[in-house]
Formats: sequence, C-alpha cells, structure tokens
Amino acid sequence: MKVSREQVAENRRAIVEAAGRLFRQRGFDAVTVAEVMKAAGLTHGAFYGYFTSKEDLIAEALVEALASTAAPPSDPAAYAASYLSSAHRDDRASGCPFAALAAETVRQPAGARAAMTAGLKRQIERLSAGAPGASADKRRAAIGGWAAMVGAMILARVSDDPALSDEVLNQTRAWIASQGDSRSRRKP
Amino acid sequence: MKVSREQVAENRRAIVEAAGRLFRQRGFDAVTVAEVMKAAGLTHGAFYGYFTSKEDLIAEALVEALASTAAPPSDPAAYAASYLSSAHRDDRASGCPFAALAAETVRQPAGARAAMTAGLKRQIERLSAGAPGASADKRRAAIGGWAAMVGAMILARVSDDPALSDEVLNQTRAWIASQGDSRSRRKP
DNA sequence: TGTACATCAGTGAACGCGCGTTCACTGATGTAC
DNA sequence: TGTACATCAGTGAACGCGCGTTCACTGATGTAC
Repeated sequence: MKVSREQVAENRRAIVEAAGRLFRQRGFDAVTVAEVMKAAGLTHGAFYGYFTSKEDLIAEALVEALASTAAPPSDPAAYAASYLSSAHRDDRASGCPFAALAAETVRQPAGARAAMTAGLKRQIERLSAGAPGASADKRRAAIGGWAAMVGAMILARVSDDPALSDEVLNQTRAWIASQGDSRSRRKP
Repeated sequence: MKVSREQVAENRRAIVEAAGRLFRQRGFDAVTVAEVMKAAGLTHGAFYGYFTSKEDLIAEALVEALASTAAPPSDPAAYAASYLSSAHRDDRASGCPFAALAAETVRQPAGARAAMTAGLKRQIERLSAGAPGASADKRRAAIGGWAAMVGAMILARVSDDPALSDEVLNQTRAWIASQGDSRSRRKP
C-alpha cells in the first residue's frame, strides 16, 4: 500500500529516531532491523526502501543522536552536574551517545566512526567556549573534563553496586569542580 | 583422544587467555566460540568440556583479564602517562579491560558485571593508595582520575582523526597532572 | 615393572535458531487528461 | 473538478548464512592387578 510523501518523510524520521534510542539502550548488535521497524510502526520488509543496509542505518542514527543531544549550557559546572546525574545514568535510551556507544563504534565501519569523530569535535568546541581561563587552558579543561564525564558514566553504569555507582558520579563531579577551582586560582 | 591432566589445565588457561585477548580486541558478540578455541589450539567441540556456555567464558575471561592487568605503580603521574599512551591505545588486545569492555558489559549477565565491579573497586583502592593529600582527597582523585583515563582512552580510540586522538590523550594527561598540582598546592 | 581395560578429552558433523536481506504481491497515491 | 491508470511504499513469506550448542565416535591416559 503506497503512502503519502509526508508519511514517507515521517516514517524515515521515526525509523532513525527509534534506532537511535534502541541502539543506545542495547547496542548495535543486539538490536535487530525488525525491532527498529516495529518500534517505528512498520514491518521489516519496508526497511530496504529507506536504507541500503543495517550499517547504513547505524551511521545515520548516530548522526541524528549526536545532533539532537542537548548542547552543553554555558555554565560548565551545571552541565557536569546534570550529565553526572543518576537520572542520566538510568536513561541510556535518550542519554549521551558517547557514553552508550563510543566503545562499540570503534569496530563499526567508517561512516559510524566519522559521525562519532565529528560529534566529538563539536562537543569539545562547545565545552571549550564555556570553560574559564586562557585559550589553551579552555581546551585542556574541555577535553579532560569531557573524558572524565564519559568515563564516569560508563563506569557508573557497569557497576552492579549502587553505592559505588553513585560514588563514581559524585566524586567525579567534585573532582571536575575542584579542577575548575585550581584553574581560576592560578590566575590572580 | 584423551589428554593428560597437565594438558587439560594448560588448555583451560589458554582458552581463557585467548578469550580475554579476542574479547578486548573485537567485543563479546563478534568473537565466536570456535575462534577462541582455534586460538587456543583446539576445535570448537571441546569447548563444552571446559565451560557450560559462552556467557560462562565471558565472565571468567573478564576476571582473568582484570586480575592480570598491570597494577598501577605508586607514582600516579607515571601511571597516567603510560595508560594514556598511543601504544596502549593501539593495543586493545592486551590493554585495559575497562576501556575495551566496560561499556558492553553493562548488558551482560550478572557474572560479568560482578567481575567488572570487583575490578573497579580494586582499581580505585590501588589508585587511592598512591594519590597525594588527605584520605577523602585521595579517593576523589583516584575516582576522578580513573574516570578521565578510561573515558579518554575510549574517545581516543573512536576518533578516526589521528591528531584529535593524540590530543585527547595528551590533554587529558596534562589535565590530570594539573589536578595533582592543585591538590598539593592546596596544603602548604 | 608390565599389561588390560575403563575413562574421558578431543574431534568434526549436525542441529536449530535468529538474523539480515530479498522478492512477488497488494492497494493507496498522485498524475495525466 | 472528475476519472483512469501508472507508480511505488508496505507486507509477509522465504532464503542463506553463521552462530551456539549437541553428540556419536576415537584413541590416548592412567589405574587396577
């Protein structure tokens, strides 16, 4: 049954969005094409009218997920606090694509890695803009702070001990904040 | 063909070791039982004489990989420098199990997550022992620094831009070192 | 120490299942007049 | 504006493949005497 042009556009959007959520939740391999299509309200046969392969969908879903992830606000401390929250830890599906998928994307084809790399550059630039200090200090704080946030989220999620998981988030938040202190204290 | 008891022990060791390397290199899903057995010098049929399932092997390989990973030396700066090296980035197979596998282990059965959690606790305690400052400062520096190292390694590996990849490692190393500075400078 | 045989680790063919992908068919869309 | 028909998005059965797992068989080990 043919479908209107607007419906086609909406279906494509729904497929990419469902894929982005499912991949973040369960990883690229564990999510099937049929599952993604079902979540988008279609059957699996229609998939190849939209994408040439699952690999193609992975790359596109990553681009979309990275683009729609909330941009860091101008206040770095507030960003770290919301990033390193238990709510974010417990919501992989709509959370940070780096924490959920960067480690698996290493072994994905070029398109997916390129999307991650572009997203990483953009994130570092955004964080640099909000960081205190001289230009070189800004970039170092952006990269170091971002690495700590992504690493802490991954470690907090893998821990099956809730107290340790919370501690990883809280201590990393405090550590990043104290780093900000040392930077501003260095200048006067 | 039956085999001597020493050979059985050696075979088991070889299977677990090969699994640890292959899983770190390519992830749990992409490595097949037959591949692991071949790397250990056996055929796939013998596998179920040693383990009850692939899931069982995953848990055991993680325990072994985490135990045999080099303990952090007493000098935290030297440890960060060797951890955040391009040699480590380019050698996933014998590198840090957290950077290679923590993100996927979230979705593995209880045994694998328990192994990761125990390894994480041990690593934090080791790093705390070498960190400067008062007791609470030590633990914060251990957790924050470790999160930054693991996150930086994952981000450096996913980047397909070599310059960005190097920069992530180098800037994170500098950032962790400057954190150490601020701690010791706070005391006098 | 030497021999006979029960044990059991290893082999490789086979099974069952689930996945990515293909395809013949259906019927709503949207264009030509 | 209304009608006829070509287009093409969606359906669901089917295919091929690779994986985890099982199993009947083999032959070296190691124990009992």
